[in-house]
Amino acid sequence: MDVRTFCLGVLSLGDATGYEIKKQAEDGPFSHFYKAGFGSIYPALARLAADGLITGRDEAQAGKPDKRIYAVTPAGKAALADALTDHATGIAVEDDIRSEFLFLMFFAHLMPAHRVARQIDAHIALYRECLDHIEAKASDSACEHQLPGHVFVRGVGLAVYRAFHDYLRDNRDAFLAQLGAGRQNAAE
Amino acid sequence: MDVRTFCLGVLSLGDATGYEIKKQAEDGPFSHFYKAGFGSIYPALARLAADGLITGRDEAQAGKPDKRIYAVTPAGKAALADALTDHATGIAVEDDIRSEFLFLMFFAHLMPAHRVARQIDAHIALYRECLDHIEAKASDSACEHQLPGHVFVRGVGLAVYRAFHDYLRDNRDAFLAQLGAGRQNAAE
DNA sequence: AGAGTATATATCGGACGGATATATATCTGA
DNA sequence: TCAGATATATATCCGTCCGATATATACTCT
Repeated sequence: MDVRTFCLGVLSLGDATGYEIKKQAEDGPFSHFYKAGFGSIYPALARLAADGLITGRDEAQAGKPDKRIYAVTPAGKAALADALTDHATGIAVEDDIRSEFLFLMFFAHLMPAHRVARQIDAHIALYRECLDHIEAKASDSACEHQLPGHVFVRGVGLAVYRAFHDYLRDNRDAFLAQLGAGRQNAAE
Repeated sequence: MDVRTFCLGVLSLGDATGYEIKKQAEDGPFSHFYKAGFGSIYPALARLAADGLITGRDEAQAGKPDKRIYAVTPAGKAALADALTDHATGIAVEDDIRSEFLFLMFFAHLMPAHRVARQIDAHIALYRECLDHIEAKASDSACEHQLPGHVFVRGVGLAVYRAFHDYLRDNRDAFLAQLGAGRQNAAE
């Protein structure tokens, strides 16, 4: 999903600054399936404003830099709806999963075993944190009326993160033992 | 993981053409956690060759275009080992998961219900296919001696894909019902 | 004092990938 | 028959993206 559509989507939920939009991609309900950096968010916002799909109003703040709050226009809402419909083709598009960690694990035989073990444990802890974070957000929001879509995608995120975490936890020892066994065979 | 390191990794498993390296990112053991396009693979191979980390030999073929087969040099093997060690910092790096599908689902309230349902079913079918594909590969390879890392990351892939598939299958109906209920409330 | 963190906007330049181009060959459907 | 699709191959273009950097204000910790 291109960053312009992402920004329109976030703004359709309420006015926001460029910085806040980045936070949504980082810590908000989108964080487990979308990423965007300042280098693409700001140009996207500038473009959307130039196209009349959003408007920005500047606001001074005490003790902080000025901020620009963007709001989606009616044309922007229509553009978002169009973009969504355009993408909902009925043909599934593969989710994009990339893992530097798994790349390292694939070539674990080329690395010292203690580094492999340490990396796995760090990754297990990372997923534990991510799960705790999403679950805490879910508890905080339990009293608020939430979009069905929001609840659904959070459920997916929790299921996927749990699967990843649990597999690492349950197979860590066997994997490391196999790595060790492979080294002994090679030494013989 | 940058494409140069990826190419070195694939070539460390055996000589290959640029096209075959792309296939590994598409259909091979890397496909569920790595993606790379021709636009980055070919320049990366050219750069690696210029740096002396790989060598390419040209080969003519009957009925097909000529091909260039690349092999990793000893310096390339050392560079791969260095790259792996450099990345194995002991600090977990978040896996990068991006899903156009989940973005659509988040904003499902803005779309016609039949399109949402159709999109979910297509995605369920997609994950079914992916799972079948990985499982078939695992069966084919059962008699061969495989790297422990290969088996481990395939296990992660199966676990994650299953979690995604199962959650969609188990929650599809409730989600669509909620979307329908939300529309009736809005109409009242 | 400097590094790190947080809230803010903005840009640079390297990395990436989809589309395109070229080449050879085969198959399918209108 | 021709166009489109598919497969095996190499190669490049250019729009998109993002990490680093820059700037600004303020606070905390070593």
